[in-house]
Amino acid sequence: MGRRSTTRRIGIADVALLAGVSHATVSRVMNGNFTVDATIAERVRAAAAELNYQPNPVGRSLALGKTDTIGIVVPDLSNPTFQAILRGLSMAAAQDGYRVLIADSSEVSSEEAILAGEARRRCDGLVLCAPRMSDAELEELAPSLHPMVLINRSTESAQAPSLMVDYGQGIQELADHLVSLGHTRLAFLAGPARSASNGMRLHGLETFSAAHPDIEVQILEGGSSFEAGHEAADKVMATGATAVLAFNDLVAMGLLSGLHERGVRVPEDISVTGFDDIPFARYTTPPLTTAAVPITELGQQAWHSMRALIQQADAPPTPSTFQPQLEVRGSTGPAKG
Amino acid sequence: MGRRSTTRRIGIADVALLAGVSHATVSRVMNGNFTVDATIAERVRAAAAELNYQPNPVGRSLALGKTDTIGIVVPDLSNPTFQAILRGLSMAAAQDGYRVLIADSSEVSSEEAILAGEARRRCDGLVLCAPRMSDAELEELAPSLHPMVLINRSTESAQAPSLMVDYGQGIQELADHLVSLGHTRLAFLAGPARSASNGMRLHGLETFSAAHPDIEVQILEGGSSFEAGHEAADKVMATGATAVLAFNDLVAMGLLSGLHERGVRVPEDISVTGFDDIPFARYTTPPLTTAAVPITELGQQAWHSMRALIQQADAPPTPSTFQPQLEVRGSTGPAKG
DNA sequence: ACGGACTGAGAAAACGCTTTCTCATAATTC
DNA sequence: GAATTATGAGAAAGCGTTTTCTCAGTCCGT
Repeated sequence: MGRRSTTRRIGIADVALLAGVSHATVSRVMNGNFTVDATIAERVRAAAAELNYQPNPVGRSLALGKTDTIGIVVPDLSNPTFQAILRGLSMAAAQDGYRVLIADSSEVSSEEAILAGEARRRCDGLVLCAPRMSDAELEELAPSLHPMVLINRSTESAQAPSLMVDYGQGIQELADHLVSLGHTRLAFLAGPARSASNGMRLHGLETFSAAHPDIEVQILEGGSSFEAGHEAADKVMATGATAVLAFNDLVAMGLLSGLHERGVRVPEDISVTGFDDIPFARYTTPPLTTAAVPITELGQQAWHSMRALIQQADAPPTPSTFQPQLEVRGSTGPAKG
Repeated sequence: MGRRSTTRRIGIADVALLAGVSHATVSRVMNGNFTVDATIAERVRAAAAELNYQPNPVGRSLALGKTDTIGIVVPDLSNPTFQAILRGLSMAAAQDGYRVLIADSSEVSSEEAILAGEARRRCDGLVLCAPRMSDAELEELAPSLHPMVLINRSTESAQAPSLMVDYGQGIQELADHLVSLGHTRLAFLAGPARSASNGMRLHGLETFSAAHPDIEVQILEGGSSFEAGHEAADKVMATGATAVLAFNDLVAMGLLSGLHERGVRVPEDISVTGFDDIPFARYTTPPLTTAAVPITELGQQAWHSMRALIQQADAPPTPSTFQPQLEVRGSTGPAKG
């Protein structure tokens, strides 16, 4: 049996009693069903107002089979990219009266599947950001998670729309930009090894290399955090590269900081590029050349796709791709010598 | 009647049928009730595993009267401060198996009350960040929101613990720091007029002025965003002040940017301080002198207070105050001349 | 004035679970 | 061997809604 709280909350029964009608009638009035006599409806409304009655959402959810809530799984809430997705999603969903429930997997990919399932069961749909999850696991999980929209991942089996950022295209634009400045020795400070978006960047660089056999592109192991960039400074210098493509803005900022500590001038000695164009990228020293990703928009789009999925279960999942936009600032310059 | 979905989800009844027991027994097994014969329990577990049964959280919530979810109301998800609180809260709550539901009021204070009520009804408790809400409204709302923990607000009526940052103390430390550098003409670029935390800063400055009658402190209207700081550059220069206390790091960064565009050197011409020590404050040019607020910790503490409130309804609400820590970096220097 | 179509509201079932109540059956005691 | 106590599982109530089902009471046309 349910909880026995000290002071029971006001329920539909209380309103019914006060208005002298059945609770079914109260429900009808509260839901704007017009088959109720105007006089009675008014009496019910008065009673509800007097008791300050607000329907219990849990009871409502059980009866209606929906929660008006969607879940989002993110690998790391401290990452500005996911913060922005969350913001765009939350704002757009709120417009339509939906709320969002957070599940932070803390980069622990083994948790992602459990968290995703948990969140999905509590919500009407799920937005999944799981860059580390294996393709196999995603494929297996997808059907049970529907309706779901995927961020920067895709799956064949499920009806899940994918919202992808074209990292491959973006990294090529950055590399082309560096080449146009006269650089011939580039280094890519990579992201987490199993990250899907890192794979897309690597793939883009392969395409780039194929088109520019004369340009050297070294791949360095890295990470996705400020610290990863900061610690990589020595390694980057050791490559002899005159320009570095960092995995993202965070890494680039860490690298900028590390290089600065070692007296290396940017862009005079080394050019550095980021990726994402997070809000602070334009205020680093020097301002960061980067590939701008319309990430808040992506969050909004995630909601719109989700809404379509929820409203018409038969809507075709429309995948969309977001093109990064080259943003040239001060951290890149002509090659030395 | 509930929804008539195309493919019904697996329910407790399906497991009961397969295991050849009543659904009550299935429930017992799922909840680790040991009054079930080991043989039967095993059969139930096997059936549950075979069907991949997962209890419906909504049904569970209704029966148990709890949702294992807490809500948080924030005025603006794009503000790093609230992002950090959210992160600290979410991580700490997750440790104890709780999830967090977001309600972003988008700085619309008239929405705060409704959103708060909505969120509270869906959750077991509420963390409220509502800097713009009037004291009167907060006082009136508080009882209906319990259990609730307040961030940077306090209330007398309710049993709501308050987690406060001592902005008054922090701003005084910053001002003292500037005075020690020889500044005698200060300006405070204020935050939103109705913001509680802005009031605390103003109050701190009054205390400061009383102790330093020889120091001039001008108050300028401002805001809480990067843009507000950026636009205030001219106004700041017009005051003739040699040092500016910005409302927070965001404003300070905007100001830094605006001053830079006008060729004003920091700290040589003007010293600038921020507040909060957001992650990027140390990477501005010059690095920002600020008052560090342990904001993620505050988020964690918010959960711990909430947990105490939920677990023992009679626990005394323990308010805590977080002391900002002066963080001297490059944006402040000796007074000119 | 009588039967059929309408109105509108209450009774009851349903949503999916937990838990108390109840009562067989088995295990113990004298 | 009969009476008592454990043991354990099913029946049913309850959580707070929505919605179908049902059936009084009205209205209308003939």
